[in-house]
Amino acid sequence: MVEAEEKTGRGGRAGRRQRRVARRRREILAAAARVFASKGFAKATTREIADEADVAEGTLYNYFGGKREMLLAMAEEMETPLDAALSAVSGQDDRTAAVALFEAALNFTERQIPFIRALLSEAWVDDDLLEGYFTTRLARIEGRLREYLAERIAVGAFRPFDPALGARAVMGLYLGLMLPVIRGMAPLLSPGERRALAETVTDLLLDGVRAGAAK
Amino acid sequence: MVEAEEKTGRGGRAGRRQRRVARRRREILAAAARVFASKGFAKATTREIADEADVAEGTLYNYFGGKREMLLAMAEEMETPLDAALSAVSGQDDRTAAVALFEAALNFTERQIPFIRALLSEAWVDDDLLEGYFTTRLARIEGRLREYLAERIAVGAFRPFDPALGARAVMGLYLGLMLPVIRGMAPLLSPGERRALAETVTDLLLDGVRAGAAK
Amino acid sequence: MVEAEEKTGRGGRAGRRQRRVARRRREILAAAARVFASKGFAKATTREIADEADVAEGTLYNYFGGKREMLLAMAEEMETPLDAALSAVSGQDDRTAAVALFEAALNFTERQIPFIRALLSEAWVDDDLLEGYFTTRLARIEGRLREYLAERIAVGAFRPFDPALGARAVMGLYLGLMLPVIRGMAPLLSPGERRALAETVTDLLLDGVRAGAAK
Amino acid sequence: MVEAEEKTGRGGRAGRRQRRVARRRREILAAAARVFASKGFAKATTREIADEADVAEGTLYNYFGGKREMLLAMAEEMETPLDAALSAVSGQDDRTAAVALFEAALNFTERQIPFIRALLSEAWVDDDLLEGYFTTRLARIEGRLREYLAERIAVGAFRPFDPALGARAVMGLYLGLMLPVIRGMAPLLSPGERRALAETVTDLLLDGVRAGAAK
DNA sequence: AATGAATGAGATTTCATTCAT
DNA sequence: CATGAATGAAATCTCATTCAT
Repeated sequence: MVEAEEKTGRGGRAGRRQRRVARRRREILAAAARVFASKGFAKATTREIADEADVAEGTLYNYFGGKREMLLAMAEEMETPLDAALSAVSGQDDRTAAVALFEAALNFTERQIPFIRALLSEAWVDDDLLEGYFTTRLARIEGRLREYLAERIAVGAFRPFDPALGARAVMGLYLGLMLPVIRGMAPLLSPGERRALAETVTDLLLDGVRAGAAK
Repeated sequence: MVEAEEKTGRGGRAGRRQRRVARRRREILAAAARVFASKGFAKATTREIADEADVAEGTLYNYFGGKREMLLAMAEEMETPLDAALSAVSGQDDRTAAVALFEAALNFTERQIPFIRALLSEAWVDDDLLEGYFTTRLARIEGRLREYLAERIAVGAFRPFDPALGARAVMGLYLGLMLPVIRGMAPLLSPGERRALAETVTDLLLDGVRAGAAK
Repeated sequence: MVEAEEKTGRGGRAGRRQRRVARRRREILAAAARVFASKGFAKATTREIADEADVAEGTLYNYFGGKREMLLAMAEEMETPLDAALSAVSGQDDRTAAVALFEAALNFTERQIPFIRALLSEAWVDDDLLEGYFTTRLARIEGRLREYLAERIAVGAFRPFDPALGARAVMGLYLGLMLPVIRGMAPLLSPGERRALAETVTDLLLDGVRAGAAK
Repeated sequence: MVEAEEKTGRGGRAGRRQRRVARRRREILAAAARVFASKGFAKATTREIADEADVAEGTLYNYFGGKREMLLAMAEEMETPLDAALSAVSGQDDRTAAVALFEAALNFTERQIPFIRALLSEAWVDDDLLEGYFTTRLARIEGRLREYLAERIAVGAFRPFDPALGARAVMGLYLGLMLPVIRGMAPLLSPGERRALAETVTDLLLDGVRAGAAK
């Protein structure tokens, strides 16, 4: 498909090399993520990463400054498409929006599992990493959620409760549900299961477990 | 040299030694827990544990077979006073019982924080440890919870939903709320805060967030 | 000789250990000096130093923070007993004092040859080391010499010339004579040869090579 | 592809290529000399040399067999125009000739500083290099000097002293004066300063520092 | 010829564990 | 029992050299 290129154009020699370099970088990063995810950052060895990526150990250092830089590169790689997801649900009713968001979050998380798992192994003991890549992002989401809850309470749609505590509970619920999956204790969810989980959890949060008058 | 001892009673020489040994063991274990908790098992060094426990490195090996055995000893040390807590709430109404159990769990977790944090750092990457000390215990609790939910649904006290999913959501909520505390991101809770959290979460689970007819 | 010590006195267990540690440190440092001197700092390997000192590689790190710290320790070890030598010759006539100082310098240099040779191999390419351990010390000596020359010129004992250039020439002469010995190109000098060299050079500096009226 | 060339004369295609190759070789060698001079041979990397010469690492190996061969090529490059300098001063009086020779030596040394500095960093620890490129040349010069001194003593122009020691002292003086300049501790000398230094040192050697009857 | 990515041997350093005192 | 120096296996990282393009 890309054979009819001029030698100096974008697809020329330089471009080909650039693409090859970028591809190799991604391969190594994926290999590192797998190793980090299974042994943890500290126990993972450069030898094992090199084997997994099928290159020599020295080659790793042509692409990354060292073991730790690979971890940081993983963190950079992770997108958080929060805003897109939020704007996609604006204007819908509470339940529909919540289910859609929950499902989007589930999808995103499962896509990134090797990276997240690798990063968490180290973030659990490294304050900088935790701060730089988890605390900050989660705090932003939690803040939005808190504002949303406060507004719904203010207009009387939700009964009165502490919106900060509520936001933290919702975040905790999500975290607690996904961690076993990320860790590999619980199996990956099929798309259908993700939808069902999103609906069940949404209903639980909206109406609780107790039987009662329909609201 | 120490062969000519009488097998004396509790207060005798042998007993004194036994108690001294047990005390020293606990001291070392607590020191190890602090170090594991802050650096993670893999990054913790025996040198640092020895310093923290104020003994020589060699001494560690008089009490434990090695670094890993200290971790396993921590796991053994952790009690799970579930049955006591459960029997203490039998016969009470749903909300009172749930609040009491949630609060008991919070109290237990905070007491064990250094041990849990130390163990988690390694269980995140060690299947045996995870299986042996977390999965098993949590699965037992989750099972009880599932039975309880099923029974309440059966008698019509709770509205119909998948009790397995519900149990997992409750476990996840608890895990997600406590992990930041265990990790040291969120501050420890005062007794009053623990009570408030238990009540808010219980109400959330029982009745949801949505404003509606009182039940 | 040191057998009749009390167990708690200065020569006791702790003292014995301290001495053993200090001795081992000196042994390793001497081994490192020999290796650095023969291969140069950069080409010397910790493996070779360990072999030369007859210990395991890891043992080196119980005594020194690393290869470079060994080099710095060598630098610290080198004394420069300039003041003692100077006060020892005060009040003597020019020739007697100069010969004595030159001879003292020769003796000192030959004693320290392995250390100096090791340090020079690195100082040749490391500005910090050169500055910290050579420039500073040599500048101090050169300064004294310059003052001395200026004073002798002022009182008419020496003929007028630039004392700074003269001081630098004398320093250069000494350096140029000793470098081949330090490097191992020229053989070590016997005490008699050192004395003869000191006298010849002194006479050369005082009266030059040209035949003329006795002064 | 480049097979169909005529073996042309100096200005032909082949000659052009030869000249281009020679030029490139010199550029690389000069770049290598700068790097060796500043970091020392052992610490210099081919990467850095290639950067300094503005070619790819692989290109270095089209011109030199390897890192070490660059060093040897530097040694070959250095001329020692001793004979020319000597014949230029024949027939002049002692002082005029000595000043001229000293000045010529200073000029030569300063011109070659990067090469000399690069070579010395390795010759300090490599006997073959030292022998092949320094000892031999210096010994030849020292021999001539010794013969000259012996002859001047024999005719009564110089007072009697050991000509071997005298020759070594003169060589040492020169070496000791220039080393700091080569190393970069002392600043480069202006032409005027070189002339002044040559005169001062010559007078020092001929007549010494001591005030006395004019000779 | 020029390029620069790949290689892998080898260097430095760490650290759990042992063992003589 | 306590000690802490010694050990050496294993980990990370560097860099001269090769070779396909």
